Amino acid sequence: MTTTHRSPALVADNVEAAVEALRERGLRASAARRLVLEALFGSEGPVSAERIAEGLEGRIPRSDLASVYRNLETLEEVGLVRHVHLGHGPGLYALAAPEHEYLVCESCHAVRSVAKEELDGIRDQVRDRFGFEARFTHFPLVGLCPDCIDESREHEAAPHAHS
Amino acid sequence: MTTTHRSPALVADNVEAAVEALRERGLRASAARRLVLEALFGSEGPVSAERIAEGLEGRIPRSDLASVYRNLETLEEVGLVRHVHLGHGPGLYALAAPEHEYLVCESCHAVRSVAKEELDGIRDQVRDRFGFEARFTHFPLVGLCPDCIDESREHEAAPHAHS
DNA sequence: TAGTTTTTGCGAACGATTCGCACTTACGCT
DNA sequence: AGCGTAAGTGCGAATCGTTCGCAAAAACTA
Repeated sequence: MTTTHRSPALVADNVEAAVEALRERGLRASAARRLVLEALFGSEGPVSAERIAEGLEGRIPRSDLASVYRNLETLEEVGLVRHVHLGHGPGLYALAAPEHEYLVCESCHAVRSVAKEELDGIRDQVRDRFGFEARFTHFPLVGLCPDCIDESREHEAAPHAHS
Repeated sequence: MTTTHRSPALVADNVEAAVEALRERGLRASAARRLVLEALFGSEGPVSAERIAEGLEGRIPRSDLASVYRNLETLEEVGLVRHVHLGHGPGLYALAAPEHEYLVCESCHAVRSVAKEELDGIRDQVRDRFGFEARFTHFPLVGLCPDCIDESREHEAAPHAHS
């Protein structure tokens, strides 16, 4: 997860299509590589490298953690995969797709994933005020979710934040 | 930096005032504790625990890293200190103050710190659209800074992103 | 000043990730 | 089908940021 060129997203419909894309750039279709692709196709929502290596709770064969990381990295270079940092905890990986962006609750850690356009209004405002082009794909927009706002209103003065 | 109650910010003007606040809650004013306070008073901008332990490049005596972490944690519980996660790299600590919020550039990692109110417009819009109460104090607002936008416009198709 | 309780400082452990390296394997070529 | 070679694997060890356990050393208290 170190410095890599972020290539344009490359959307594949299934493992074979992804493998094809790999072949086109001279990359090989090893068993380990297919496994991480299967893992990603087999789970909606971002997954950790560890969960992939452990075979998604038995749904696919387990594999070596270091190789999983390496493969996620190369898949990301190719543009087939993206990762997010949702607060603390390990980075999470998902297939590149019509871009999602993320909101996460600082208190209960709930993750809400929204289509890019839903955040365009906010992006515009950030651009106007600061000249920044905001992105919530790699690091999410963090705050308190509606539930946790309510909850902290109720037992006022007994808040619940996690660092 | 694990789960802690986030107490209301407590602003102290100098080390002695901070020590006084500690005493009021039955905490002791050890040498190590004073050192981290001095480190924080002695540097503008957030610092890493490591830099504190190393004595801010010789400006103050070095101290034990684990103790620095422990003290930062208790100071944070008291409300004298806050920490931020500016992308990758270690967490950074600063004295609690009229709250800053942070914007960081995903590409060049520049950090811009802005007064809370400057983000209120954005916060309002996030609240309206998603019911979230956005906070950019603990995790920043991430995007591309103006410079990096320009730069990627210039050598179009030779971007420079860091994961 | 002695007693109790916090804190320290050390080293070891931890979780997430990366690296080194000998070994295997996928693909290109005959 | 068989072979050579570069790409990829799997293992273990290393790294970075952070936390933990514990005995020894301060701080406040009576």
